[in-house]
Amino acid sequence: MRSQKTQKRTSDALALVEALTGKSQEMADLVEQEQANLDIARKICELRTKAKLSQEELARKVGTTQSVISRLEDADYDGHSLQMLRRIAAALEKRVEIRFLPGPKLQPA
Amino acid sequence: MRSQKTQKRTSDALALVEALTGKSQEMADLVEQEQANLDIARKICELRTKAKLSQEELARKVGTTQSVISRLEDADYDGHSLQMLRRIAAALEKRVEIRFLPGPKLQPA
DNA sequence: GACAATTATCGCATGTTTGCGATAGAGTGA
DNA sequence: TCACTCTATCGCAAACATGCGATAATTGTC
Repeated sequence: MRSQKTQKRTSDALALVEALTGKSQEMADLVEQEQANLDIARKICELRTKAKLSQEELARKVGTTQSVISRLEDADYDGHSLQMLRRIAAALEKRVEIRFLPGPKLQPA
Repeated sequence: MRSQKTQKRTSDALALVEALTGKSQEMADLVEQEQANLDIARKICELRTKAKLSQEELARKVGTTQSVISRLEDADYDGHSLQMLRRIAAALEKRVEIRFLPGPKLQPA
């Protein structure tokens, strides 16, 4: 029964964030969390499509099902675990690196 | 755990960070080299001790208890979630960056 | 030794992610 | 149109992380 809420995925959310960043610093702070989620979702989607894999194919490599992959590529999903990220990375012959960078998104004043 | 969407514990840390703008870019490279290949537990412990905080003090900043911090700094514990990592990072005036690097485990000479 | 501060570990309740199937929507091609 | 592929979303059970207090264990100082 949905008519227009479909396909609102990482690409649309990316455009939204890109439009918001650069407007105001306050907005950027608010969007920070979503930006981080979006990065992960977009990275997974990019890596998967570059590997020419469908969600179901990647799911089989990872050892899960297609719906799980779709959930991970959802930009609004912020429940990522490092275990799952590493499983995804391993299936795509990558490794996950975690870095603690100084300051959340600071522009030099 | 509460959803990150409705959580606002990091607002004080964000406010602190806003006063520290200006020296993020140069420190990024140092942090990258120092922490590129360290384990998550060691990173957290290192950041905390460098900030001269006890586990209980960090726990209060993060919004949890000391035992949780101790668990996160346990090297055998690999069940980290990105939400918790971001909370830790925010309390330490840092941000978490996730990168997918090529190769399973490349050892720099 | 005694004392305080810090950290490690235990147990349990609660909340969240995962696993999985089922199904709907979107796109393509015949 | 139909058939097929791919993706999004729903619902539920199981597995897992967190929240929290309590309590050892460790470390340092006197």
